[in-house]
Amino acid sequence: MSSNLAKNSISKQTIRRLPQYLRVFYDLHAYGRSLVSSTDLAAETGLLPIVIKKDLQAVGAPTKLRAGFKVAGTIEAIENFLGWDNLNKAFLVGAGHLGSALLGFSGFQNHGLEIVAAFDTNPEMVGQEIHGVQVYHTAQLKSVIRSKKLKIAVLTVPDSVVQGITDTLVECGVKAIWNFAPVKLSVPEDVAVQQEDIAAGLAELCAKLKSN
Amino acid sequence: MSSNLAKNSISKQTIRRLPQYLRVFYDLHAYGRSLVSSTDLAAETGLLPIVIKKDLQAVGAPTKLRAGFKVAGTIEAIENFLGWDNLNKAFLVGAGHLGSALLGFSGFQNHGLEIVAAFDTNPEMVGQEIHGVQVYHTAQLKSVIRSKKLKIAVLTVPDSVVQGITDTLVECGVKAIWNFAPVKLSVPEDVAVQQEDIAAGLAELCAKLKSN
DNA sequence: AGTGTGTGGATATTTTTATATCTATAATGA
DNA sequence: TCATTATAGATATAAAAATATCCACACACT
Repeated sequence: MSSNLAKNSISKQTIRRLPQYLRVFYDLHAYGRSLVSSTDLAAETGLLPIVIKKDLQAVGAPTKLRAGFKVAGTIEAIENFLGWDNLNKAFLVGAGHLGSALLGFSGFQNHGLEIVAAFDTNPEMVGQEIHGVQVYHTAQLKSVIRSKKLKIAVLTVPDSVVQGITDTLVECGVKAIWNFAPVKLSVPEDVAVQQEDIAAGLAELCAKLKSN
Repeated sequence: MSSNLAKNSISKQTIRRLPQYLRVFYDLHAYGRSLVSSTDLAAETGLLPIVIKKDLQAVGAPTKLRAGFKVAGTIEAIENFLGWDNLNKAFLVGAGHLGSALLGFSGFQNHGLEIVAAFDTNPEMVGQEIHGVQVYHTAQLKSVIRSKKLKIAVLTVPDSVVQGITDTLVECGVKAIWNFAPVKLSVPEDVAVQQEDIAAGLAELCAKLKSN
């Protein structure tokens, strides 16, 4: 298609802002807006117009001269760039507090993920459904991943077991891991890991608080 | 005392890495290590030695020549920088899935926060305790904040109400807000806001997945 | 005593990211 | 018809962050 872009060169920060744009564009679309300027977007998001312009340019968002970005086309461009235009099946390991919260995060469908299975070792949870997602025992990890050909994992397990589970996932062919345990994972080069650290944001807040 | 550092000049990225260092140093301390080099830390964290060196230098971590960083002193330096050396009282609004998960996050005490109250509008929750934290009705926000003189808020409420609640908090003198709703908040200049966007990390993962 | 080695410290360089400036354009309105 | 204006696009600059390079040191060896 016309995706003749050097998509590799898009900056990490730009990528992290894309979901924010996407939410605004969904709203605009729902309200029937077909065009929106970067200045309007700036007012809505708190970002500078120039940042928005460059970010949207980077994903190939279509524009109309003098009128701004085309709403529907920009949604397509962002979704396409992120691979959110069709749902990727994924699964979650660790149905504790945070895991359950994520399962209840209705936004997943808007963000390209369909969670099709959850795993836990707690016998009270196994066999139940959480937010419509079946909970299996962690012992069944291998068979379920393989039979459903799952490639994307969300990990919300205790620090002490996360590397061991990761090894199993890699063995089963999982290619992307979204890890909420504050532990550096060892994986082969061809496996993508996104590391989340809830405490990082808190540290930022505390630093701001001190300087105010 | 001897904090004669230009702490304002510490980069945001450095600040976000501090909790990671802190966890490693807690471990080292527990194992009785009194000194550690940046190369050892690099192996543990996956970061480059030079990054670690500069980050720890920035917070004034003490060293021993040729031997590395002093473990106990570095913990103090980081905790002091972040204000995590004594617990700050904080409260949470929105005791839903994510809110409950955060309340169960036992690491809070290690991260300078003591959650002393939670608020929700759900009548089934009001009056209960979640992980030892009393849940009040949101209608009591003002009186509880004022009587306990709370300055730090954690917001895990629906998007549609987060700005309204924020206005109330500001009115009551809250000075720091950790916001998990993907909504840009309007606050006076002297109020610190830390915005979290769970989807940003997912976007990063999807981008990595595409390029692999 | 003397030498090699790994360290933090200091400085320099490169890369990434954010921001500013200028330009051609096309819709608008007098 | 013609000047005005707000736009994305392109380019240039600035700021922030990551990375590399060199140095003086003190300890562990021999």
